[in-house]
Parts: sequence; structure tokens; C-alpha cells
Amino acid sequence: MDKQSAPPLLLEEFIPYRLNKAAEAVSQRFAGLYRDQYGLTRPEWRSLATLGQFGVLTATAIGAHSSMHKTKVSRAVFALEKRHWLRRMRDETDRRIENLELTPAGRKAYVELAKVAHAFEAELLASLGPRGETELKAGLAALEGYYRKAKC
Amino acid sequence: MDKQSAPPLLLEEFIPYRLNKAAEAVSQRFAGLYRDQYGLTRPEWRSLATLGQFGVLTATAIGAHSSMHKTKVSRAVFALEKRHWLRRMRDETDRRIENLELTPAGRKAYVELAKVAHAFEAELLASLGPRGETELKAGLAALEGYYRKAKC
DNA sequence: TCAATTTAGTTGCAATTGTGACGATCTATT
DNA sequence: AATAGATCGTCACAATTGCAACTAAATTGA
Repeated sequence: MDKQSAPPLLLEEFIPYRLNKAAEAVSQRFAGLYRDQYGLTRPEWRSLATLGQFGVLTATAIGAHSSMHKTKVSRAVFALEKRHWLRRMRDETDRRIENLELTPAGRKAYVELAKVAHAFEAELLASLGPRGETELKAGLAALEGYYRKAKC
Repeated sequence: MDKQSAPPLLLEEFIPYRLNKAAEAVSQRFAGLYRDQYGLTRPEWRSLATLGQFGVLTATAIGAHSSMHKTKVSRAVFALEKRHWLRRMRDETDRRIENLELTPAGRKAYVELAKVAHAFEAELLASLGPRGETELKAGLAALEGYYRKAKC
């Protein structure tokens, strides 16, 4: 008789939970950097990073690239525009569209934050060791294959 | 002259971003299961799972185990209590404390959901292949070592 | 012993987020 | 053309969340 059977699920071994916790921990640490030094929220940082990477994008494209809801992007874009880090350009061939672009000030902040991001990532990966780095990247790549194909 | 220099940061290669996106994708798929079939929110599912695993816990302990803010736990506990999946027991030696326990109905739901969770995880891991599974688990373990030590 | 501090849990309030509807514009079909 | 439907971005509203204050109870320490 099992007077104390094993629990049917061990949360700390459950992959979705572990993944979430790890992502949350890493994100919060990184978020501290752009929040404290630049007063950015996460949607703002993501919009800045996406726009910095691609140059000129519509709000919809920012959302598609960075997996954010369109209202989040809309608000983030407004915030970045208010601090003159971003400007809107009317598209002459389709007037529903706003082409968005970083201003020189926005680009400057982006370049600085990109450095911070690289430094953060380097420190994270260093602490994992070369073995851990390889495994993590391979594991993430495997996952990305999974949910990309399973999206539909 | 570099008329088009490489962007300073490629978001789709940036570990915190990839980790977040992967976790979000996996969590949302799993959340669909307990939401559609049981009407649970994420904090409710986590509280149920934690309590199911440990038997009797205080609200604070649930939060500590599952990394949730105490107000989230408080509200989740209330919701679970309302559907009679959980009951509160007064602690006679410390009357600030509420010892929480799943009711038979709550335990039944937990056992069912644990099966769903295992099935989900099994399918996820299967789709990664044995190689991907090993790498992902090793990568997560490395990360957990990182932020556990860096927490302080 | 009793005031000060700490801890457990809840609640009000403010900030953030998601949903749905909307106006404006473009595209497709007739 | 003209109507119907799709798309872009925004806004009002509702739901979710986090923060800070709070009550109640235990602990500390003068």
C-alpha cells in the first residue's frame, strides 16, 4: 500500500513552468537596465529595438516582428514619439500606413542600448559556460522549430 | 564607406528575447488547455498545481514555490475556494496563517490536469526529438543555476 | 509587560493590458 | 463606378496586475 504516493506532477520539472520562470528571471534583470537608465517600458524597448534593426517599419510590422499586440505597439510608438526618438512619415501610396523611423536621438539611444544588451547577453552566456551556452542555444532553436511549425 | 552597416542588435538572436518568445508560445498553448477545459486562469492553475504537489501549504508558501506575487495567490485561492476546489484550515498555533488544502473535487481536477500537463509536455518533447530534449533540459538547468546564484 | 517590529493575508487604487468598435483608407468583385 | 470586404491605427472600456496601506496576530526586546 502506498501510504504516500508520488505527486502526479512536479512543477519544478515541468518544462513550460521552467521555461517561464527562466524567461521571467532573465527578462526582469535585463528590463532593470533599460528601465533604470532610460526609463523605457518593455514594449517601448522592443519597439525601439525592432525599429533600430530594420530602419523603417509600420506599426503593424513592428508588432509582427516583435510579437506584440497592436495596441501595445501603438502606445509604445506614441511614447517614443513623445520623447522625440521616433517620427512618423506619411506613406503617399497608402495613407492608412505610417512609416516609422527613429530620429537621430532615438538611434543614439538604440545604439547605446544595443551595447548594453550585448554586454548583458555576454555576461549571461559567460556564466553558463561554453557547454551551457551551446545547449541553451540548441534547445531554443529546437523549441523555435516546434512552435513555428505548430503555430497554424 | 559602409553605406549600410549591420544593425547593432539582431533581436531574433538575442537570448532574452528568444527565451521570452519561446516561453510565451509554450505557455499560451498550454494555458489554452486548462482555460478551455476547466476555466482556470494561470495563477489559479499554478496555485492548484502547487497545492496538489505539496498537500498542505499557506498562501505565502504557494507564492514562494510558484514565484507568484502574494496578491495573485490571494485572488487565485479565493477563486479556487469559490468553486470548492480548496478549503482553508485555521492554524491553531498561529492564527495569522491559513493552511490550504485541496478538496476531493479539487484533487480530482488536479489529477486530471496533471495528466493533461504530462501529455502536453510529452508531445512537446517528442517534437523536439531526443537530441533537442536533452539540449533544452541542459540549457534550462544551466540558466536555473545562473539566476539562482545571481538572485541576491 | 507592553510598545515596537515583523509577518500573513486582504483590499483599494493606480497602472498596464487586451477586446471590440470605430473612422479612414485601400482592394476586390460585380 | 459602386458596393462589399479587408486592413491600418486609435480609442473607450473592461479585465488583470502590482503597489501600498491596512487589519490581525505573533515576536522581539527594553
